[in-house]
Amino acid sequence: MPSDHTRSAILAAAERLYADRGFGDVTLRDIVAEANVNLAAVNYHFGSKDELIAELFVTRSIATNRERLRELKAAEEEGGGRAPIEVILRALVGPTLRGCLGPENQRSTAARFMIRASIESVPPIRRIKNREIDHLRKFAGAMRRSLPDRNDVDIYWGLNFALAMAHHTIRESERLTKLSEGQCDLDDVEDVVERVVSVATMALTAGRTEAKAPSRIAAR
Amino acid sequence: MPSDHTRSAILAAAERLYADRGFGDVTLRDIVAEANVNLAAVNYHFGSKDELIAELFVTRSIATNRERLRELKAAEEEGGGRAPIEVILRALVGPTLRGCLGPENQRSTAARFMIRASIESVPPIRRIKNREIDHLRKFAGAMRRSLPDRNDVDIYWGLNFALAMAHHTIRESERLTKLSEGQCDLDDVEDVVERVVSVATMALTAGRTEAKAPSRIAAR
DNA sequence: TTGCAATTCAAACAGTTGTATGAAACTATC
DNA sequence: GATAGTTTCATACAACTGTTTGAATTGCAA
Repeated sequence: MPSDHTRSAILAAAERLYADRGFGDVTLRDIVAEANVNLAAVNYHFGSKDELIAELFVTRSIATNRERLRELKAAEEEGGGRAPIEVILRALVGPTLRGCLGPENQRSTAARFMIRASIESVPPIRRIKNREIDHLRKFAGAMRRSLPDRNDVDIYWGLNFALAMAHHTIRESERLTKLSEGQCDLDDVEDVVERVVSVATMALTAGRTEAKAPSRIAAR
Repeated sequence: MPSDHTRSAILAAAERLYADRGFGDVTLRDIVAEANVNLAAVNYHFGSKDELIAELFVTRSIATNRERLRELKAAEEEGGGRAPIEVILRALVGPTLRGCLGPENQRSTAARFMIRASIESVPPIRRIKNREIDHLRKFAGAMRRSLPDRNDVDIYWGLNFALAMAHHTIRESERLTKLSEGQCDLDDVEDVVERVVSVATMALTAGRTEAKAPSRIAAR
């Protein structure tokens, strides 16, 4: 066993620095200084800077996705293949929100890193995110089973809006806090989860699905 | 009148290149080549690269904000100081969505630039976005007048979710198209606006506001 | 201990970046 | 048409970037 000391020191230092200062102004030299290793070690162990970033992001997002699917599977098994839509949505947005929100001073490095990744979206990360569609399809399938009356388009829009609310709230949590002068409590993660889930549920269940286009009121 | 030829050629070329290839890999040399002007012209006319980007973004976002406020003001005047919540939300998300969505081949350079700005979020742009809170406060105020029974926290969350759905749909429009295999029609902008507005309206009007915390079902 | 592979290291490389300079060209005013 | 102010230009600068190199060191197996 090759001890792995250098490799994991680089990973830890890189995640910490990226989390604190963003991808934009952290260089390999910053990372190796923080990790107390030689500059060439990054290319030796990871091949390139981008592959280092990719490995960091893949590790974390695999963990999140696994947790999502675990919750989803448990819910569907309990319901005999059909889970309530709220529970599906909670499985979709819960792990992400729990991973990224919560009291700032006790946010893990991993969480702060994932927030950065959500805000800055550098090329290696974007490439990985593009491969996440298969994962989302599983949720679309579960939602379709849960709401067999709904047409696919509504399902996809509901899924899109659920992710929108979760990710935007993470990305712009500071702004929401400032806008509301602290009245919106972003530290109460379970409250945030329930807010997102309840709105997404309404989006998916309100009205009948017959009329494909929603009531179109002329905007001007 | 100093003709302004060089200055506006730089602005046009920069906006086009940033729109097409993103901020990440467009250099000043690319821009001056596209604009057929000298390299030093950028620093002469704008001071620095960041100030050039800032000017581009400020111009576009001032235009959007003006349109938003125009719609909001018209609605409130018509309603005697109190506009229906749907109309307020339409004024909030309509201009942005109309500016950034629609048939890809007829999207303006400005629209594609704003999509980039929404995705990549470079420092000079982030600085400007942080100053937009005052603008959002005006909408929060209008929403409060429209829904006097709602408490502030719910208003802010509704505002947050409305922006979330609009911006996320813009940012991830490609992914939604791919996920839905083209079934979700992102080119029908007014349909998108109505979907966002109707969900946001539900978020803001459903249930009573008495119970500060929504029904909390244990997630696990 | 010897030998061999894996790892670490200092140093340099090659390229790019935004910015600064100072002279040249232009423009408009008197 | 001389002058003053603005704008353009070629060029250089200085700094920083990720990556590579080849020698030194380490750790382990024979």
